[in-house]
Amino acid sequence: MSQPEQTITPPTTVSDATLRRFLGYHMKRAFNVVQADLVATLKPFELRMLTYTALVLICDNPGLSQAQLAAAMDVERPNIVVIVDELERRELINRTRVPTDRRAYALVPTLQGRRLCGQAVAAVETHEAKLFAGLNGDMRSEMVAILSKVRGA
Amino acid sequence: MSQPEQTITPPTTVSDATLRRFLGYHMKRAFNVVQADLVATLKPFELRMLTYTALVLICDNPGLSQAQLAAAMDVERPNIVVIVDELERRELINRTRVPTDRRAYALVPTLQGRRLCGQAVAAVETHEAKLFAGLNGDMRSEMVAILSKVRGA
DNA sequence: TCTATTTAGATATAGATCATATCTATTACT
DNA sequence: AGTAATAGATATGATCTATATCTAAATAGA
Repeated sequence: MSQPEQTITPPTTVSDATLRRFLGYHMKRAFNVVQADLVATLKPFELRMLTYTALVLICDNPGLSQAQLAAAMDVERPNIVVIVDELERRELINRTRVPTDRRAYALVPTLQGRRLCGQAVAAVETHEAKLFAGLNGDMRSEMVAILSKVRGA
Repeated sequence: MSQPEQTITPPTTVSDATLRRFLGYHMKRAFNVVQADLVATLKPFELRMLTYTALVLICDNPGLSQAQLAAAMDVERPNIVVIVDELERRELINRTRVPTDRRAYALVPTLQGRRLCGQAVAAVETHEAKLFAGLNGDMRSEMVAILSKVRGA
């Protein structure tokens, strides 16, 4: 009793015209490329994006607490625990007790951690330089300015 | 026999100076804000980022196959299945057989699917307008140009 | 034509990310 | 002292992502 469905054949090309109207779409697509590059860059160091970020922050801010790290990384506290666990297990950082607050840990990098951090940062710099080779200095700073504005919105 | 560890107290502020040197870091931080806004915007429609993207692409390209959808979304084929499952279960799309290839499905939106898609797209437009209110037209198109260049790199 | 390869979709599975609730030990507040 | 808030940990679930494997069907090649 139903109408015979009109036969549909797949389109030869797929249009993302509607999605392209959104800046968020462009941001995600571009970031995917950057992230893939970053993951590949960090792989030789056996670091993931989160462990890398945590290690850099700990090296830059020795003695910070897990709560501070969580806030800086915009990650929930429970999820910071496993990240710190991994860095500690690999002896890249230590959990030191804070004398003034026996609940908290002061996260400090080991010598090995500082060394790996320096190598990883250098590698990321190299790979970002290649990835963003098409951008001149003006475009780069413009981009940072816009992204900062978006982040603050 | 070990030296007594020097007591470390947490820093009052956390610096992300090293990470700020990387464009990827700025991109991620900014996109996190955009994504959080998008998720909140789509919640009333019971759509997630992936189901929303899939629905829009199906409405824009009725009859496309799951493989085409996977390629367009840059998602592995197995993961497209569950997304299409969900859209089909909610009767927003249908899996129609392709007469010329009995392996493939032609994905077509239902009337209900088209309606929800239109509403969702309108809502996202409104929220993006607010989110990017600080950006003038020049900054916006500059941003799109740069992001496209990065994506192509 | 017959076989081998490829492709579309599905299933199972596992890892990574992200969020919430709950627990303890400790600190801060009144 | 008693209550509330905080730091860290644990358990758990949702989502996203990736790989391997399976079937059915289409395609390429001998």
